[in-house]
Amino acid sequence: MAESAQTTNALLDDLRWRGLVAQTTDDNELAADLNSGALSLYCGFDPTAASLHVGNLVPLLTLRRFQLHGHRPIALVGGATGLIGDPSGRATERTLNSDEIVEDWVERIRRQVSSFVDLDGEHCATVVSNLDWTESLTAISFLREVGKHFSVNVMLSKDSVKTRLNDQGISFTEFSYMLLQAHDYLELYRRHGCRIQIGGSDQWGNITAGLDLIRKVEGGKGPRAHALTVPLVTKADGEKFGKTADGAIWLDPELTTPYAFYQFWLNTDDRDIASFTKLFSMATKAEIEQVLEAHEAEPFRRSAQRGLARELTALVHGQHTAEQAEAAGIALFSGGDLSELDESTVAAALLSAPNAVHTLTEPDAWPEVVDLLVATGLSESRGAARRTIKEGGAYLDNERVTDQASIASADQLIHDRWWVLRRGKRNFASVELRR
RNA sequence: GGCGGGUUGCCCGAGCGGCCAAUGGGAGCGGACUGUAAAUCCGUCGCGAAAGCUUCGAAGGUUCGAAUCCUUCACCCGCCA
Repeated sequence: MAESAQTTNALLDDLRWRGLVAQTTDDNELAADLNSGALSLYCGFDPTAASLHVGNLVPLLTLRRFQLHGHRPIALVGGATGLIGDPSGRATERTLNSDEIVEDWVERIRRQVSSFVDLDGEHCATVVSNLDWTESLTAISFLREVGKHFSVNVMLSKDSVKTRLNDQGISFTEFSYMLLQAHDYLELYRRHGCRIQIGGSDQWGNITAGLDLIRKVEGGKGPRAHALTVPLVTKADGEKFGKTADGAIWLDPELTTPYAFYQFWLNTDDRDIASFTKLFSMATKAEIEQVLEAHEAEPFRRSAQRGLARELTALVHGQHTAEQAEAAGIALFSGGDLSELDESTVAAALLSAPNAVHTLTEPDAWPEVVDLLVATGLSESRGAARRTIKEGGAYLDNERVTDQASIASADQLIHDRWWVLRRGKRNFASVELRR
């Protein structure tokens, strides 16, 4: 076989090195087109919840990487597709959400997404909703203009559909999802000259459906359109990435506190830290190699975990909040000498972790430790709180609580105002006393 | 539309009239070890201080007593039309 000339592109090379490329359409053509100037590319985010989560950071930050290399990202929020439900990667049919809920989620996600790309300047990004061009579409015109280009035979062979046919079944609604997404790509191709769609690797089928549609209706006359998927993040222990016992790690600080967000990254398994740093950090290859080298030399310092936690918390929640989340962690884990820190630092640190308020109704009505554990959410019930004490896992002011009937007292307060509670080794919370 | 199978605690899954708050596994949680890691070992795992209360798709019923029997309803899966 003849050697064909390999076209290279710095961005693609960097993405590959990071492990961010799962599949692409023709490598050479993609590289050549990326070299030829600023391209528009898009990635869709469906409103399946009130917030995006850490898993969404992979495609989201990939958009950002493209923008930093001089391309124009379009973040699409699925105002229309969110009403239908993507079958990709799911074993069961989704339950439909109401229009109002989806509408609310679209707004929230639109705001979230906006903070990850630069909306101003030469290569300014745009945020769109596919409801803009889908809402006015009638069933008849959709079937005639979009549906006619799809072969059910081909649709049935797509992974997202095939797995469902063998298993739980699939409704016509979800079956049609790929037509909507294909149509989105076509619309963006026409409206914005969008020529690359990126997405998670489970989106490959939907993305190529779009490529096929563009090729068919545009007759191959226009510029080439491409597809690039990013991998599903996998963990060494086989668990799903981004999920903890308490649920997903959300980007919304109302759903996942910045403290918890920081701790999530800090607790990254050694076996995963190299791949996570490459996938998530915006640092350069040289910088990352240095960080990982230092980590391998002294893994117990967890410098790489710390660096990633710091960077991503700052990116998602802002520099100042990230510093507080880090300060909180350091203060809480350093042995509990919180009273040595000045009061405002303590306050900021404690408020970035779970917290509650206890109002003293009578001068000497000091609360039970058990109730404080429940109030802060450290324990789910009084029974669970007592169990924790019995097991030796409850701490107040960094002292192990041994008696299930213990009462919190004034001399255990930090700065005469906060009780610092802990369950196990690393679950902290505070209660502010109001007299 | 017809026939058959199913719906049990966070998940999987036993139970088939009292000994069932419900076997077992996984996840989770706590302890020991450690690096706020991994692995391992030990403990724990509906609510309640207790008496007791609420759970086995939903609502009724039979019975001294039901997750277990009956009726209706809802949902899921399969086969046939």
